Amino acid sequence: MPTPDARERILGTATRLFDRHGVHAVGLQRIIDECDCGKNLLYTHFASKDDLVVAYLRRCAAGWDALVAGVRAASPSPEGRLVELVREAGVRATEPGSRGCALRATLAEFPEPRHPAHRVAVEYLVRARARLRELAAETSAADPDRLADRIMTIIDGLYANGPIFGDDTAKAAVAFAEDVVRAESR
Amino acid sequence: MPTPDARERILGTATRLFDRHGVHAVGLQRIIDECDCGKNLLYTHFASKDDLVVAYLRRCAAGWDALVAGVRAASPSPEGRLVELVREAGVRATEPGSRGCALRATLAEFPEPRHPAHRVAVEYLVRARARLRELAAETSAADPDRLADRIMTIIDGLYANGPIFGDDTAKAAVAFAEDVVRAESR
DNA sequence: GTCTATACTTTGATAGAC
DNA sequence: GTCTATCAAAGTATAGAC
Repeated sequence: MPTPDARERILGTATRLFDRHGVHAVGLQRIIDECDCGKNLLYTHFASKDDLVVAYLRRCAAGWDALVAGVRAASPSPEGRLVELVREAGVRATEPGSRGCALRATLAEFPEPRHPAHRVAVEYLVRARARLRELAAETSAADPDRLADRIMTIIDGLYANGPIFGDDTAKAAVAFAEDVVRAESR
Repeated sequence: MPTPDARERILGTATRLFDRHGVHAVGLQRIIDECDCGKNLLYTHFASKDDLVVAYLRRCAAGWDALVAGVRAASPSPEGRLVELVREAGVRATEPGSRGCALRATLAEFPEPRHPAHRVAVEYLVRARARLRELAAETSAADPDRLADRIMTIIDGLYANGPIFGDDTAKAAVAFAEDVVRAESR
C-alpha cells in the first residue's frame, strides 16, 4: 500500500512546474526527475497525466477557496472583502513569472470541451463565481449578483494584464474595485 | 517564386484551426490535409511552425485593429465607440466554440517569455492597449488612460467569461462599460 | 513489499529528402 | 507529394535496492 506522503510530494512538484511552465511544456519525466521518485510510484498514485492535471486543478481551486475563506475571516466589512480579494489577486497576478490564473491558463491549453482538464476547470470557475456571489450577497448592494460579476470581471482582467503590465495594473484594479463597490452600494 | 495566393490559403486554414482547437492541438499535417497543399509549399512560405504561429498572431492583431478602425468610422461619439467595442468583443467571445481572445489563449500556450509566439502576443497586447488609450483620449473623460484601462479590463473579463457563461455575460459587460464611461465622463 | 531506476513500445509531432 | 529521419512524449514492464 503506497504512502499518501508521496502523493503530496508528487502533486507539489507538479503544481510548481505546471504553474511556471504550463502543462504541455512539462513532461512526466521532468516531474519524476525533480521529485526523485520512480515512474511506477507516480503511476500508482495517478493513473495518467490527465489525472495528475485534474488533481492540480483541484488544488488550485482549493487555494482560491482558502483565499476567500481567509478574506472572509480577516475582513469584517462585506464590501471590504471584495476589494481585499482583488488586492490578493493582484499580488498573485504580478509575481515574477506569473502566468495569471492557473484555471484559465489550463483551460486555454485544453480547448476540447470533453477533456477532463477542461471540464474540471470550467466546473471550478463556475464555483468561483458562486463563491463571489455569496460574498456579494452579504453587502448592501442593490443587485449583489451584478456586483459579484463585476468584481469577477476585474479579477479576470487583472489576471490577464498583471503578468504583462505589472504592478500598476494591480493598483488600478483595486481602485476600480473600490469605485464599483461604492457605486453599487447605494 | 511562390505565389502569395497560396500563403493566404495556408494562413487562412491555419487561423481557422488554431482558433478552434488551439495551436498545440493542431499538427502541420492537419493543416496540409485541409489546405490540399504539399508539405513543401507550406515550408517555402513558413520556415517553421513557430513562423506560422507568429503570422497567425499578426493576423489576429490586424483583425482587432480593423475592428477598432471600423468602430471609429461607424460611431461618431468617442464614448459610444468604447461601448461599441465591448459589444463587438461580446459577439466574438460568445460565438459557439469560442476560446476567447486568440492572443491571450496563445500566450497561455507559450509561457516561455523568449518564445517568438509569446513575444509577439505580448507586443500586440501592448499595442491593443495603446489603441484603446487613443480612443479614450478623444472622450471628455477626466483621466482617459484610466478609462481605457478599465474598458480593457471589461473586454478581458468578457473574453474570459463569455465562453463559459454565455450571452448574459456579454450583455452585462456592455452595461458595465456604459456605467464606467458615464462615471468617468464627468 | 514499497520505492527507485531504467529499458522498451507506441504514438504523433516537426522537419527535411527525394 | 510521398516517404523517411529524428525526437519527445505517454505509458508499461522489468530489474534491483532498502
